[in-house]
Amino acid sequence: MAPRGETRERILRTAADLFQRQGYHGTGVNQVLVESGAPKGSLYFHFPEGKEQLASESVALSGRTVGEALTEAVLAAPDARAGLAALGEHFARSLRDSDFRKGCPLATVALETAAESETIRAACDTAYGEWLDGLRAALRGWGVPAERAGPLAALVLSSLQGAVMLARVQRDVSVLHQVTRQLAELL
Amino acid sequence: MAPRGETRERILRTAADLFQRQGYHGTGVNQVLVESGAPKGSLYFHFPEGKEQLASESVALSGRTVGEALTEAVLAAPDARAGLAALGEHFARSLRDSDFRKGCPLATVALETAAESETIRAACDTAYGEWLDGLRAALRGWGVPAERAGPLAALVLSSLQGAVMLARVQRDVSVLHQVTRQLAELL
DNA sequence: AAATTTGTAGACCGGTCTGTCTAGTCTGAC
DNA sequence: GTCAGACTAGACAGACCGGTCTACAAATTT
Repeated sequence: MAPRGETRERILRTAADLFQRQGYHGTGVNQVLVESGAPKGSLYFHFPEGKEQLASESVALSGRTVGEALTEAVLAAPDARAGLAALGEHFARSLRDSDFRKGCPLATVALETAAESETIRAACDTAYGEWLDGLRAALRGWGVPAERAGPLAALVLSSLQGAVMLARVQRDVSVLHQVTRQLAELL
Repeated sequence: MAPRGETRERILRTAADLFQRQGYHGTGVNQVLVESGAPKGSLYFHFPEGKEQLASESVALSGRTVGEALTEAVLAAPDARAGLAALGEHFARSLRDSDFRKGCPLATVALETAAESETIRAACDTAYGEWLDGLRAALRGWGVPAERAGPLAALVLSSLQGAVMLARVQRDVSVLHQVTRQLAELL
């Protein structure tokens, strides 16, 4: 038998990856099981509330993972221009590396389930909230006055999200660079 | 029997509405048929390529409809500040009126199918392209120099898309207003 | 070593999915 | 009046859905 907790984590990581690529309704629990090599019993043992629980925990996991990567990229940047470029490049690389299959890890699931599952919606809300907090702190670090950092963080996050979506639809990352450059210019 | 072409249009309009609310995989053709009152035979007569064709045509229809509404809102605005406010208000109303079920008519389907169906992806790409054209023209009308209008249109569309998504997740339109206000301020 | 907990394993269930097929009913042309 | 084409009507098929259930194996406690 596999070591303690190892199966649970394998299921969760597989699910997070599949939900990001295919969305909530596009991903079946059977596919998660096949790709993670776990039997059905294990899934419903570790996630007794089923697919919905699997999705909320996947969202939380992806949110934390990407949030840390973004924080890292942003902290290493000396100013707003460099920071925004790093953010854009992070998502651009993710798109290219996955042949435009992986954009924002939450967006698809978020849109699909916002009106359908309060649990998943709340998990997405929390994750995005953390990203906003990180962005706000970074903006203050770059010299943005405190009272403008909130709205500006919302603008930055919104435009990044939108640009990642457009880039996937266009199968071209250039819109992502256009947007980050414009943002940097305007700040 | 219903008048010529009437059934086809009823199916298409119902499908467009459901796809917008529930996404591609979240909407079954059976549901479209029940809500439009059409039998299955009619669907596959009018849309021989099935669900995929139904979705691409729905995307094209929604894209055109919303595109026209946006163009109208934007043309009526005297300057960038008023135009952006009108755009934000358009989406905010759509969110409120539908209890946060209807945001961008394309985004959910676009993200779900971008990597799965070339046909639907292309339809989304075309629709977004038209919106970008409209925005670019509006920006020029508001005095933005031609060489900056393109990237700025991308920024405006991206941030609107992202803000609409965040607003759905947060069940609160205020991020939408924050974003349009910041955009107006920066222009 | 016996008992208990923890986790694995997959057959199975009712329901729903998209799509096909045959039969029937309109409408307009001749 | 009849025939062709356009369209409606829904039963049906096979695959797949999420979820439950029972049996069993390993680890841990007593």
